[in-house]
Amino acid sequence: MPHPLSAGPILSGLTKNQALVLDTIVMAHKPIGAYEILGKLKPRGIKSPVQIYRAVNSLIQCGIVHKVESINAFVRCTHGHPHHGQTTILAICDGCGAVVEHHDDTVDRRLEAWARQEAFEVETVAIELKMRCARCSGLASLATTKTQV
Amino acid sequence: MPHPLSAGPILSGLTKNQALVLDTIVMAHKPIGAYEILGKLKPRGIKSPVQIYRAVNSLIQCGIVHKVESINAFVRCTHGHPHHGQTTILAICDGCGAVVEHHDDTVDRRLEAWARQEAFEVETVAIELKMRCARCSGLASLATTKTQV
DNA sequence: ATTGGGTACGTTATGTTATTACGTTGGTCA
DNA sequence: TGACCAACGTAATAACATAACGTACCCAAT
Ligand SMILES: [Zn+2]
Ligand SMILES: [Zn+2]
Ligand SMILES: [Zn+2]
Ligand SMILES: [Zn+2]
Repeated sequence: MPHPLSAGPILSGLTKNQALVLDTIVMAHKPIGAYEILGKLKPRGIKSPVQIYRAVNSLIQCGIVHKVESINAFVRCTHGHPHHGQTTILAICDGCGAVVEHHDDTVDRRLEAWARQEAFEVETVAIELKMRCARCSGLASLATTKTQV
Repeated sequence: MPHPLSAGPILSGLTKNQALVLDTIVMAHKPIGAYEILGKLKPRGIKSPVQIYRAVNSLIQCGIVHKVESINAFVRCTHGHPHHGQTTILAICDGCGAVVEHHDDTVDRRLEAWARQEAFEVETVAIELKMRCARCSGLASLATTKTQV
């Protein structure tokens, strides 16, 4: 039988390791790498990378965590309910690590149309933007313009 | 002065290492990782990973090679002319590694609109799909249906 | 012709990310 | 009971990427 959680979005069904890892990801408030998670969980008894990878993979399967491929890190899904086949779009600020999650049906339809045309079956889609958030680009311009009062 | 190549898409301006690496990527006919490139080029005198990474980074700068973030590999750009700020969309077949490259102005506009709305500055965009190509999904169904004659 | 800056190069070492392999534990159910 | 299965623990290793150093070469300004 698959893990109870996979039957629904019930967080209480997580195993101990999964709960520890999810908690660490949530606490980070920005994408966090597997080895950084490991560092934070060593005091709590987690000893090896494979324990982290097993847990994040489960959480990703459940749809409550996303992997940010472009930086090899993991982030809590901020979408209220599970994605119904909607593609996740993530924007990550280089400056502060802030992440914004988004969905766009038009984009999804365009990609689906392309897939039909090319006759391939889509398995997963990753859309990731690297950006400067308003706050970080604001800080940068303050630093250059010097006096903005 | 930047390398002559960066002034235009003139392949003849590549350095020796860049040409070797590009050649290896082209010969692969699918995404190829840095260490696999290294393996193939050892007989030709390349000895270390950094030589590969330096070359692929130059080629990526020039826009003639793309990095496939989701599998840490590199692939030749199949777009005729250089991308004019257009986002590259890559679909990679799990089965055989085939890559299809695409662009979609509508998708680009939707992402730009979102960025404006959220007030962040886009730096780079990566759109990657994992898929089964027609051939590979065909083979899979043959294997399961047994007799398709 | 010298000098200085910029670009690529070579070499070594190291850091970071991810998986393989194998044995154990603890539930579920015929 | 015992077959099964998912999760777990542990150790080793594979795969990916960069840091830090000095050298070689081209070119333009002095
Ligand atoms: Zn999400
Ligand atoms: Zn920011
Ligand atoms: Zn391209
Ligand atoms: Zn295929």
